[in-house]
Amino acid sequence: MKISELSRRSGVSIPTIKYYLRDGLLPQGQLTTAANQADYGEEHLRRLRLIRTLVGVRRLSVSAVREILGAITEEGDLHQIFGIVIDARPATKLRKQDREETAGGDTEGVADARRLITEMGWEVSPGTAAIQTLGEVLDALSDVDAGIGWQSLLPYARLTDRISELDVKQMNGASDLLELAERAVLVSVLLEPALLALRRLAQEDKSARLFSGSPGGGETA
Amino acid sequence: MKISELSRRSGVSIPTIKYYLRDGLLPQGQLTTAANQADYGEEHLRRLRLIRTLVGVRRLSVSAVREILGAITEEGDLHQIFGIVIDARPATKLRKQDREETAGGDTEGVADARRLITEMGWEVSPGTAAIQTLGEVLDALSDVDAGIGWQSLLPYARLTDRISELDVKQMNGASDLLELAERAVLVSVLLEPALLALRRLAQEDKSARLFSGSPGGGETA
DNA sequence: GGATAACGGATCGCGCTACTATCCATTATG
DNA sequence: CATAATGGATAGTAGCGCGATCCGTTATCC
Repeated sequence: MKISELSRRSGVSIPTIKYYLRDGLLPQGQLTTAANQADYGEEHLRRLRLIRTLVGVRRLSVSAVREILGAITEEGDLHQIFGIVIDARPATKLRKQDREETAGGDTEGVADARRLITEMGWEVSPGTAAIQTLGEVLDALSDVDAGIGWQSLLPYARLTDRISELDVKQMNGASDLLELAERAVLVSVLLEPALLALRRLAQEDKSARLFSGSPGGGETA
Repeated sequence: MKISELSRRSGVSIPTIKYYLRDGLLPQGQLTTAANQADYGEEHLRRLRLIRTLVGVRRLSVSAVREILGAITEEGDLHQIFGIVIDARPATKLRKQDREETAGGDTEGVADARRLITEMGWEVSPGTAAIQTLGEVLDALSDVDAGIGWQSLLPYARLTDRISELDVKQMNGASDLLELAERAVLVSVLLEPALLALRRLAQEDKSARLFSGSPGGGETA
């Protein structure tokens, strides 16, 4: 398959494909006889769709995607792949707010996050970015004095625990390991916006039943 | 309070505060005697923290934040505020992939999303962005042939329904309506990354129990 | 009351990211 | 053999979230 066909079948423009090739997101095609003709396979097409999903649906930066893809192809251990995928955070460069840290180098929120993890009995690697994220949220909640501490999140944690059980159920039926890895990435990553969307829909439903004074109110650009 | 104090107490730089003032995120301070001295109150501080949360923790664009803040201050109906907050989507300018639409102007995924909503008995406004988001995810899932359709999301939907019940429980104890609105925004918005983080932690836990070949594997830069 | 520093207001510019456009020599294609 | 596509490289673009600087005015401190 030539690059033009790859572009047509994937819906990604040729310059963008070239960009991904340059940046190492997409492996080089097999160079044929001459230096200006390369051959791309179905694997490239799958990979390209995966990239577009990670960048487009979730908001991963190109560099984060590169890490994930590297993990998929190089590491054999699915748990490690998971770790990298889970660790990836959306692209941003916001300097973090000044915040005093406790002795261990953690903010108070991070410490609370660890308490929550202990309480749930979860076994996670202590450096996971998710802990930092959770800690940031707890810090922010404490800042705004919302009266929501880590204990308030325990019911949430129990529900997310059940969600993760659903997640691993979705990961059956893959033939080879590479496919399984890709599938794991998709389930973990692609369902994130779906979960948020579902929560918002459920919130809107609950909110309509509770707060709505004017029952119409359904036009948003 | 002068702008320097506002900057110190909020941790936001003066140029950034000025930028927010210019862009209408932050109401102007009360101009005092002269034209070069304005007075900011606690309300500005609270507002500033809210902005930083929306921009920093969730990834809302400045314009999206402006809409939300406008809704908070102008609309009285909490459900409408919720609608706007829920409708807000992270900043991006990715052109959407070419995708054939069915007759109604929806993609197949959006149609499936509506089926799911009907099945759940949720009452939501038909134009909510969350439906589009859900539809995109379903489209993407169908693209990669993951074998995950809208029926597979029903268990997730039931769990998110319970999550949203928790959400509304968190929204008690606010005195005035403005505070209630801000609180609602915070609960809805700030708990999003928390939920994702919790899911990732739970996934890592489940993944470790299922897939891990090498039990160490806990170092991530 | 005079120097100094901070203020509000405005304009310009920067750094980053994810691309897009253009050019080139080479080579498949009709 | 002419045309168009290809791989490869280099530059340019757009938008966003600020930061830097300048300006004239005014509080502040001695």
